[in-house]
Amino acid sequence: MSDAEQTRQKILDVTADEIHQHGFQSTSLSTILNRCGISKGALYYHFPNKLEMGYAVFEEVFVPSFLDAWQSALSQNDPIEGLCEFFISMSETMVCSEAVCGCPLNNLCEEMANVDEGFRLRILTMQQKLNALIVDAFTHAEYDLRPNIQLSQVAYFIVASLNGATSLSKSSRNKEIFQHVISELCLYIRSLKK
Amino acid sequence: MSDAEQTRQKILDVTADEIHQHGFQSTSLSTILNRCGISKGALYYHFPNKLEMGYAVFEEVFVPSFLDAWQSALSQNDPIEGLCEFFISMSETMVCSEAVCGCPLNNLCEEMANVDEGFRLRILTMQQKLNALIVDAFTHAEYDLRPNIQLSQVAYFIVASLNGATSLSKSSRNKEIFQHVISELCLYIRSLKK
DNA sequence: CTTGCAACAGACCAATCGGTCTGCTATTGT
DNA sequence: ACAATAGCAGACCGATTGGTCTGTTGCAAG
Repeated sequence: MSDAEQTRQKILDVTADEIHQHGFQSTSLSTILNRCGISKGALYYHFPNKLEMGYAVFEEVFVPSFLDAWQSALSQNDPIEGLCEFFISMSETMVCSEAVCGCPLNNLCEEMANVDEGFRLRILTMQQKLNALIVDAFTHAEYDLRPNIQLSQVAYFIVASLNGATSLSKSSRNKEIFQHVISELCLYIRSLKK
Repeated sequence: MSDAEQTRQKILDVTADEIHQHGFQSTSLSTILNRCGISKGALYYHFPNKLEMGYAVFEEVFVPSFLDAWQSALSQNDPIEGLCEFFISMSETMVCSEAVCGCPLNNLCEEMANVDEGFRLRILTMQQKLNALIVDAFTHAEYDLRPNIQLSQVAYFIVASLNGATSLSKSSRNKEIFQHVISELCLYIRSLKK
């Protein structure tokens, strides 16, 4: 990786962390410059403005790690158990900072969906991909689900519950509530089996 | 109501609307002044600073209307059906702006819980009150629920799903996804009955 | 050896932010 | 009639924001 590419990557990493902690709008360019140890000239050499920088972080940092995690959870033999294990391991390995900061993509959705159209469309695409991922995994499960189940609706419900769980746990600053919601969510998911 | 009280109330109403639309931090004092048709002197006569103004909006505008709505839904003969009707009427009467702006309290939780301790504690208290409200209603229902149900956990799960539903629908700018999640949520809630 | 461009450094800028302070005015108590 | 205060108007302030622009440095091709 060339020096310039390293600089760009460092900017992306630091910016991702700042956005995760403080949101996009409250993320200050000067903070990023300090943490990266670079000048404003360097930053604006790699990105035309703050918004495009945010898009780059979204697409090159947040989305890949997010999709990879879900994909690997759903590609287990049993997607339902795969999801439950995924959620439980989330709540167990979750350190305090994650409980406080929440899911980066959900945060951006809350903050930017009705502020900037570019973010909104990227988030929408993301959600649809995730929904398709879940529906697909459930469809190709090797066991039968309960009859009369609307898979897409179920998938949105699962994601909504999970996002709501991180939201709820932000105010209590511990993962207790998060784990409660996860427990109930697993009960619900498993009840989908025939 | 005296003139001064009217001014104060107008500030609270306008600020509540601005916070609902743009969040607390992005709400500009100058916008509030313009919309109210008052001067900065007037604003700082009634409130010591922006933060205290936010607290006042939270406690005097958001919390009462929020608790009233849930309370009335839960005090129906059948709290489970009461909740379902409440959610469904929410999704039906919801205009576009509400789908886009989401629930004010959930928004503040997402935005301010890890930014300001005053907001965090107020939100926490709020969530605990709501949880107690739901648990209490379910406990005193005149029918039996399924055995082995952890009511508090269930209550948090319901609220989490609902919050997640508003979050999801922000990116699609319509209430379709919201209604799907609500449908599934109602299925879940009704499955709690024996 | 030199020319040129990639890759920055950092001074500078207008706009906006929340907040302060002085001054005006109308009403109210005495 | 007069003083005092409640209720506000608006100029002003320092700090911070995202963004621009000129200047510099090092390497690489000719």
